[in-house]
Amino acid sequence: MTGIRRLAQHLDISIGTVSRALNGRPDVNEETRKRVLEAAAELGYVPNQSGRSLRQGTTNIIGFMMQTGTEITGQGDTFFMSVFDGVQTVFARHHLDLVALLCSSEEDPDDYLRRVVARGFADALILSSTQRHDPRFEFLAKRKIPFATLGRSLTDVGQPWLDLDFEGMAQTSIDRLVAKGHRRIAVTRPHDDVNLGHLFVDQSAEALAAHGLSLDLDLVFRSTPNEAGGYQIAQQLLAKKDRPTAILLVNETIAIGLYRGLNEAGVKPGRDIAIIGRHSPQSHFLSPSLTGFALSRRDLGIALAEALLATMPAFRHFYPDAELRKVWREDLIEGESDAFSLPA
Amino acid sequence: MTGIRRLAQHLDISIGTVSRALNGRPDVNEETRKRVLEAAAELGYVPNQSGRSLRQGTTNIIGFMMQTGTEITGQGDTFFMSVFDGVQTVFARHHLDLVALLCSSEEDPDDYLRRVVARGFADALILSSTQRHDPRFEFLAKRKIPFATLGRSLTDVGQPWLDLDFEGMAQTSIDRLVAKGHRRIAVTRPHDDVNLGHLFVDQSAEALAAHGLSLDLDLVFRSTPNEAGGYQIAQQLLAKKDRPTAILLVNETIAIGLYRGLNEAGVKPGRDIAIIGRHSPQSHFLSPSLTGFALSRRDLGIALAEALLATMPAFRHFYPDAELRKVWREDLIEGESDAFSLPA
DNA sequence: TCGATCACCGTAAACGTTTACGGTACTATG
DNA sequence: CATAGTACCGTAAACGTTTACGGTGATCGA
Repeated sequence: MTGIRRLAQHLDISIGTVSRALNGRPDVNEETRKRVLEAAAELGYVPNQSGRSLRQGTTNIIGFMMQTGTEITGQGDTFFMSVFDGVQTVFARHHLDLVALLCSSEEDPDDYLRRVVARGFADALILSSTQRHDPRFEFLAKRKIPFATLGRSLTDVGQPWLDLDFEGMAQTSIDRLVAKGHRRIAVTRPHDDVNLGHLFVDQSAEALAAHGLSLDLDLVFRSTPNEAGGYQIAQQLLAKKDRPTAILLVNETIAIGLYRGLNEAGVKPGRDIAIIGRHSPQSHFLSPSLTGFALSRRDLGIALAEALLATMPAFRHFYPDAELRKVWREDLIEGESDAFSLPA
Repeated sequence: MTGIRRLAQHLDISIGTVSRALNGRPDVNEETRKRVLEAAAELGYVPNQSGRSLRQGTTNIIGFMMQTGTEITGQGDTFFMSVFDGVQTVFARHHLDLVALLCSSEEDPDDYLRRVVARGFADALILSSTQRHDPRFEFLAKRKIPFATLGRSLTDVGQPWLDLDFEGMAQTSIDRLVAKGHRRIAVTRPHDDVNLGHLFVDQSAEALAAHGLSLDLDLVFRSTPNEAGGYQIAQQLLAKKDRPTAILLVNETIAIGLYRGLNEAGVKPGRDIAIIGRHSPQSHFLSPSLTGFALSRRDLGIALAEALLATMPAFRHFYPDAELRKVWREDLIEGESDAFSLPA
């Protein structure tokens, strides 16, 4: 005798009534509903998830897929932890649980996703590390699994997405640097085909063109999106005969390695080279302080969750006017790393 | 017509045989097994997890519980990602899936755990952020849920654990500093009741006592285990009239904030104060370079997973001589941050 | 008084698996 | 040839829920 049956026996009513009472169905006496809820709390009854989802075809779980090979994500634990926290505050309102689906670095992400979906793991998914062309989108769309992505892609199946405003950052940065007299400006991008790299570089080139300048392809640095990558960029930068006077960083973490590499060579940000990057908890402690873009990760998570739910029939009416696709603006925080101007 | 039934109809055999074939049961003709496997691959059949776990009472999922409030984790940026990767390489051998169970900062961890267990989410669990007294352990033991923990606790229900060698680090650090002539040595610890703080401080005091010195309680700094906490410690350190000549950092990330705070005041590590900390990907880029302890997080994850499986009846025989409880040694990497000696 | 409506509740089927049990055809053994 | 054993396979029950359906007693209107 187990689960709901035990509870029903204890109350001397049928399991159907117990289930209805717990699930807030209208056709049950308020008096008995109260008794059921009390008994459930007393006995510590929680519906078995397997039974429930087998019957309903729904799991009340939303999966956030991420790769555990850290070089790939380019974001750290704390980035996602903060985003998760925002996502969860929304999901909690609907009794949905967020779990992180961890794809090992040894497994193909597409295969992993297929497996997750086929097993009926989650009702909906959030994807990160979106590729410029991402086959996962088409797969999920075909299976009619609701999903949202953190990051745009050229693959478009109508899914909601949130993304950071890489174009805006490129535009603002270029304008700012050009106004300070810079002409040779370098940009960075991740080494792989992640979409944000394309957006950032393309917009940088466009912004430069608007000023009558062009982006020197020799000044587009690819690196792994972590501290080591930043250090490598410093080496490449220092090795250039005609060194650029400024550099744009698309990733949050490489600033740390870059600072270190430059520092070893006696090249000081804000005096010998201008740097504009993106802020993270760590970057606030760089010296000289970094000029860079910052955002509320928690708010980002909230918006992402709401965009996802707005596409799910069961929750759509809660979010009638959610923004399904949004470029998330970041604020520029002025620091010392681009403090100087060049002579005209 | 769905799932296994469709597959069976397609092959014109019974669902029982299909199931047996897929699950590697002996009483099925190898010829038909081959046909079944081929058809399954062709049709992309994957057993529905709800049906399977309802029947078997097992989910093939191992949950790694963590809190999404980032200050709580207290580890470096990609600490967990690396550990996960190690854990997964072990689990993959047994067709187990690792998911991160994310407890929102707004929910009580004990409640969350109760809910997860009652719902029958995972076959086993890994817990982090272990408290000095941790009621979760007793709860899981009573429910007979296998689990392992990343971190020791005074609560002992016989579960396997792995932990970092905080005592060893304290001992080595103190010995090293005393040999260099230091007498006033400060130590840090997390602000909350996480167990490692006690271990570290206690052992530091003991090591000092062995040298005829005592730990000044005024030199035990509590902080949030992140960059901001390190910055605060710098402020407190600088405000002391009789400033300590050395400081031990138990956390990986606070070094960054501490460096920044000291740097602002013109206090240079390795010249004006000795620092021994712990390494993370970020800390490799501090300047002057940090003297600190380092470990392979991936190996740690592997050991943790093996310890857990060694306690589960279904997998025990794969790991007959796994170390169920282990203090994980870290190697000291010499840097410049404690380079100087004091006059005798 | 009778039928209709209503509030509430019990019954049983269904979700997709796994597996105990029994059955069939074939082989081996005497 | 009879029997026992073996290899393989089909049948159906079970896991814990939810929910469509029908049933009961009470209330109400005519």
